[in-house]
Amino acid sequence: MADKFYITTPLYYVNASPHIGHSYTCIAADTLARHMRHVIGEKNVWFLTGTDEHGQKIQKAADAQGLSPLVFADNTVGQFKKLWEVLNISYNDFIRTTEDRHKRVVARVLDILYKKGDIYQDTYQGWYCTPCETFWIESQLSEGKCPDCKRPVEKISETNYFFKLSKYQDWLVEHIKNNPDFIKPASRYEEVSRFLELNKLSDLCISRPRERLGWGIPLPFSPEHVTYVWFDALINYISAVGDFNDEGKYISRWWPADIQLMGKDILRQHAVYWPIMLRALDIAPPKLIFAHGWWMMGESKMSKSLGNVVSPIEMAHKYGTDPYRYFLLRDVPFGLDGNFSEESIIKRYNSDLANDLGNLVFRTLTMIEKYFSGNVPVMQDQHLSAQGKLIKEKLLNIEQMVISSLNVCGFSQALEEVWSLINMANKYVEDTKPWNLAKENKTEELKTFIALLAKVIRQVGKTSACFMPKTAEAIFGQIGEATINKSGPLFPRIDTK
RNA sequence: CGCGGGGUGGAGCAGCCUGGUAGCUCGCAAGGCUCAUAACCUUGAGGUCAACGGUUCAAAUCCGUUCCCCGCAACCA
Repeated sequence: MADKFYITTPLYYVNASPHIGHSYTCIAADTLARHMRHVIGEKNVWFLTGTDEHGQKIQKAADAQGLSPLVFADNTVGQFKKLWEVLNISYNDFIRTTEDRHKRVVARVLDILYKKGDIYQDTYQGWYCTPCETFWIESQLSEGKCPDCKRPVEKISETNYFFKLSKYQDWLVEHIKNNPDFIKPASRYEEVSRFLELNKLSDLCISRPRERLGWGIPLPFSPEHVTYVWFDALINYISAVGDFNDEGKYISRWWPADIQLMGKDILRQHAVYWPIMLRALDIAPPKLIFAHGWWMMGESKMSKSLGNVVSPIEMAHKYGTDPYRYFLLRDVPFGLDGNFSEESIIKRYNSDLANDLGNLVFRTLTMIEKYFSGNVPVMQDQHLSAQGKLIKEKLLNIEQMVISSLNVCGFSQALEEVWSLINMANKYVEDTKPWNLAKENKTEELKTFIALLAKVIRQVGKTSACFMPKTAEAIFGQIGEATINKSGPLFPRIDTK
């Protein structure tokens, strides 16, 4: 087992409010971070998230509201931070690309790569759409016009700086081949490998002329240019947790990242550009790049123009933070696309949380109250039935099952494991018929039976704590080692009729 | 011949890599039970695994062909 665990989400672009996709990535990362804190200790885990704030989109959006880009970004950052608070996201650090610590490292990176000769200048022809303030290359035009607004474009020549991606293509192909677990899920690994085998990478344009775009980090060797947003943003993963020494060597307690999570849409940047940038800097690549799927809204994907963007904060308020977290991680295997609907949330809520888990806790508490006046009895193995022994066994290895599932980001799998224990327990009640034991005064059997149930519930709380932190607390609050403190049902059923 | 994903009981999916009684969740029906949030437990109905052809003793699973659905400028999880 690793002695440290560094996990990142992408830096979310602040041009719009957070949606469920953002919340999905952070909830997944948070769950892994909480899990690992439990496994290897709080001090050995670092969970980074943050915001990406430069670039033309931001500048335009800010202009539209008559705000400075930074003030505009501040507003959106506030929304993200508020959301993470509501969703119980336990990040250790929140980095903004507008912070000095980041800008300094970006400048350093540019400087190192420039001196090394991996960044070069080039002048090329292209087309400019003045109303859109956008530069297009020939192949992007639509019938010779601006693909956005369909207006005529103007031919211009521009000088920019390029990063030598192509120089490192062979290395990357090799690295990927030698590290079959570098990119997950496997289908994405195939996708990237094939892409790299079939295509010759072109060098990456990493600058924008300042006269056209002021909102960015200036190139240290050419103040007339600012850095392209992706080049800027990716560097956050190292700028947040380390720095370069005088010799240009990167020093960090946390790097390389153990897992970098992202949506499938930005896999290319993370699986191709990013490792190559690191390679050029003589920094180790991340250990694992995991691209998860998208949440679709019924038949179509979520988009602003379709007006089907769902607010995660609204969902969390309506159904509760933990049910929302649970739903996202349970309903769809991580890596695949899912269908988002309130109906499916309600379904999961009622059947898994209210009926299975909530009811198990509630009925157990009632029995402890009724049969033992609120004192949790002590278990005596000799009074354990065969079924009880099986459950006890499951109790012992459930933690290991959850760990091995989470080791490969198998969130839904891990939860299925926990729920199989819950289902066993519910059946155990049914089969044991404690009400008969009570009538027949088989007190010892009854004690052991109840004691085992209490253990099951506490174990469920323990193993699901990383998914549903508040629920785990509530469970421990209600069923202590020796006494109980019964309050209402954990998850009151949602009546849909 | 652009690329990728997919077509499995009413719904959503797993199984396919490493062929061998078609499985899970939800829904539905009947029954059981009473500790419980009309919750829990059991049983049942329901599928020619998109179609056709091939390989094989044996195919949802491998091979080929066809049909259908979804996504594929940029930005975005």
